[in-house]
Amino acid sequence: MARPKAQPYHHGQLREALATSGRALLEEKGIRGFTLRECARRAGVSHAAPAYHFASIDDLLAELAARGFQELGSAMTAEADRAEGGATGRLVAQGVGYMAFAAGNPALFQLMFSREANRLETPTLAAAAEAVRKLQAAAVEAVIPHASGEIKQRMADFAGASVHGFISLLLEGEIGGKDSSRALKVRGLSLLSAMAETVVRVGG
Amino acid sequence: MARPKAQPYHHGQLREALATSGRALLEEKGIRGFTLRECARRAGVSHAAPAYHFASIDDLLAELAARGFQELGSAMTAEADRAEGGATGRLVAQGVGYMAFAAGNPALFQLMFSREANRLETPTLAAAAEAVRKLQAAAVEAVIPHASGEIKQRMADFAGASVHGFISLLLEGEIGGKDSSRALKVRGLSLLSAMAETVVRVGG
DNA sequence: TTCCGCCTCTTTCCAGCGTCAAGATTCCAG
DNA sequence: CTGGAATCTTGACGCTGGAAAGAGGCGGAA
Repeated sequence: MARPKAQPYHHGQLREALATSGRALLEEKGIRGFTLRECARRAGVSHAAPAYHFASIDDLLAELAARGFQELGSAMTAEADRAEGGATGRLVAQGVGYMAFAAGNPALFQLMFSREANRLETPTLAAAAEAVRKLQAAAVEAVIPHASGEIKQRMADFAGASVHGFISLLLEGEIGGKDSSRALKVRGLSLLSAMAETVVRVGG
Repeated sequence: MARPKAQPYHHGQLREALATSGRALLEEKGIRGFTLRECARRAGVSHAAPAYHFASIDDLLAELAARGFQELGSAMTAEADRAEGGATGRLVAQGVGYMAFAAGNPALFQLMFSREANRLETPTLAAAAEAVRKLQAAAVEAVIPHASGEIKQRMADFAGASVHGFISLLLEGEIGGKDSSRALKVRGLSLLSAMAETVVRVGG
């Protein structure tokens, strides 16, 4: 096996390496502190190398966001799949997965919903975001299968907004300033059950 | 050579001028596109002048965010004060004011809830954000005056999260991609009434 | 095999950025 | 009237993203 030298001229996996170092850098420095050069530095290449894999820094951010949406979708389905309690249980669990991902990757989550990533609207990013949206809509519709399309849409709005809003405000520090992590989880679950009850009540 | 009156050596109102030009610049270029030098340029001063009024660019952004929270609070109370339908009507109207402000100042709204502003946690910013939080809590409590403190808190979480989440997702393009402005308002109002009904039902 | 074209990466350069330091100007307390 | 303090300008530093040009390595064609 021809193991590559310590620093070969051709990296070979630079796109992946940049996505990895970029994600770490993003969580470390935040969106404003993110720089292409530092990202390249961590991947062990010169500052101009990324240009051959990402057209611009916004293009790289869009890629990070797209990967984030894919991972978010996985987190949601994984949590939902191990849930009990039928469709309603799945809806709540999916919300738990959503919140857990956001809490574990706050800067990435912020980027995904920040419009900074959407400056360069790549098809990959749009598709990844759309997949997450459909996941949410499907979970809501499974709870109220006999409701009208309009009601389903409005309940999907409602469910998505509640979950997204709560975790956003929490990460921003607008909710539960000095509460313990344990207490915050209780508040999150409480919100999720109130949301699910509303979906059932209005839609059923 | 005498300086033109229009641009005297001492500006006199530079802090205000920077806040004004900064706000416009923010909406134009977004958070990442915001630069201190362009801000100074628009205010008609040299690039180093802002340093005497704002310690850093983050300090200026924090000021913009703080002013944003004050204005948001005003928008909420103004809308609530002209509402009918008692406490519940006020709660819904306050949500309308919240959404209207966000829709009218998307970049500022994003900054206010972006944690980029909170890097430099000024007392002014913290107080302004706290005032908005109290406004929301008060509107919820007025609807369910006899509920327990815990229920009140959870309903405040719920109401705040729904409203904030909906408008955030809308501004980000995650909700209602090709719907008309009119249709979006209907969806927003529908969400607000579902939220208010839940508060009444759970808390009452 | 050798060779040539293409892709990848480095080096160099540019304008613009935030911030600091020093000098110029104006204001105002004494 | 005067001198210090506040405000603003100019200039400099190291950083940034991006463009341009050259070097290195891969792989298909001869």
